[in-house]
Amino acid sequence: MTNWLDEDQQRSWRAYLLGTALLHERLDRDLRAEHDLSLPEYEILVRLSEAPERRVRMAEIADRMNFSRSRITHTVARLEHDGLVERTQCETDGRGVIAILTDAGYDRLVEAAATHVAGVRDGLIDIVSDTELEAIGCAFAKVSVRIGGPDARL
Amino acid sequence: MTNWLDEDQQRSWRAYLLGTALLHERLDRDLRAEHDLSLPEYEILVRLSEAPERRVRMAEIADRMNFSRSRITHTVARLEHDGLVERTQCETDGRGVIAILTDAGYDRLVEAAATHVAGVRDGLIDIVSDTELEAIGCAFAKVSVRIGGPDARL
DNA sequence: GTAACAAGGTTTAATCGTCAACTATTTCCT
DNA sequence: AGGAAATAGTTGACGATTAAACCTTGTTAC
Repeated sequence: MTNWLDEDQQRSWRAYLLGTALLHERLDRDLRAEHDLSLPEYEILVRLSEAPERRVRMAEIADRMNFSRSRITHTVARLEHDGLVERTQCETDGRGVIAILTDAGYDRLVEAAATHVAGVRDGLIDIVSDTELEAIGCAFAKVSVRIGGPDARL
Repeated sequence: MTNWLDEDQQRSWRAYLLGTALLHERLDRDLRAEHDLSLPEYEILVRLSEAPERRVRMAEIADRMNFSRSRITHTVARLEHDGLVERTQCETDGRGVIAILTDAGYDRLVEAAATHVAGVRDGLIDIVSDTELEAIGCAFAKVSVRIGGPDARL
C-alpha cells in the first residue's frame, strides 16, 4: 500500500544515514577531545561570533538553529558557566535575554574552528566532488523549506 | 592558517546541517507520535526483520549500525521490555547473545514502516531530483569509507 | 484601561546515549 | 595445555535533550 523505495533509492538513503551519523559523530568527538566543546556548543559560538557586537537574542539563536528554547537555555548556561558566553537583559524587551560571546569564548572558538574545519574538509568536502557538494546543498535546502517552513534561514 | 571553506561550500554545508537535523527530527517525531518507537529503535527492528529467521547477534547489529555495544544493550532491553524483541544465548559462542524479532515486533514494524517511508519520501526522496539523490548516496558512501573504514557495510 | 492571549525564558523531571568498569568466554601464542 | 590478550555483552553513573509546567513581559482587542 505504501509507496516503497526502489533499490537505488534504498541504497542512497542508507548510505546517507550511515555517512551522516559517522560524520556528525566524528566532528563532535574531535571538538570534545581537543577543545572540550560539543558540536552544538560550537555552533552556538559560531552564530554569536558572526553577529554584530557578538550578541544575539536567545530566541533568535533557537529559531535559526532549530533548537528548542529550553535547549538554548541549558546549553548557553553551560557556556556561561565556562566563561565563554555572558547573558544580559534585553534593553528594549523585558522578556528578552541576550547572549554575548566573551573574549575567552572568541579565543576558544578560533582554536576550535581549526579543528572543526579540518574535520569537515577531511570527512566530506575534500572527498566529494564539487557537483556532489552542490547537489547536497541544493537538496537539503529544499528539505529545510519543506520541513522547517520557508522561514528556515541559514 | 587553516584552509577555510569558500562561500559556496559554506552555504552547502550549512544547508546540509540544517536540513539533516530537520529531517532526522521529523522522522523521529513521526515514529514516536504514531507508533511509540524512536528512529533508532525502528532501525534495529528493520535490521532484524531483514535477517534470516529474524535473528541477529548483538555485536553485528552494533557494528552494522555503528552503535556502541552498550547502546545496543540498552535499546534492545527496551524493545524486549515492550515485547518486540527477545534475547537468547548464542549456541556456538558462549559470549554471544542473539536478538530475535517477535511476531508483535514484526507487526509493529510493518505499521511503523508505512509512516516512516511516507516521511522519507515526503521529506527527501520526492522533493529532490534523482541525480541529487544519487549524488547524496555516492557522497556519503565515500564519507562512510573515509570515516568508518572500508568495512562499513550497509 | 484592562482582560485575554501570545511570546520569551527558565525550571523540573524523565529519557536516551556515552563512558568506564566489570564479568564471562574465546582466541592466540608458545 | 596454559596463560595473556582480545571479544561479547552488561551494568551503573553521568551528561545532554526533550517535554510540560510555569512565570514574566508584551501585544491585541474591546
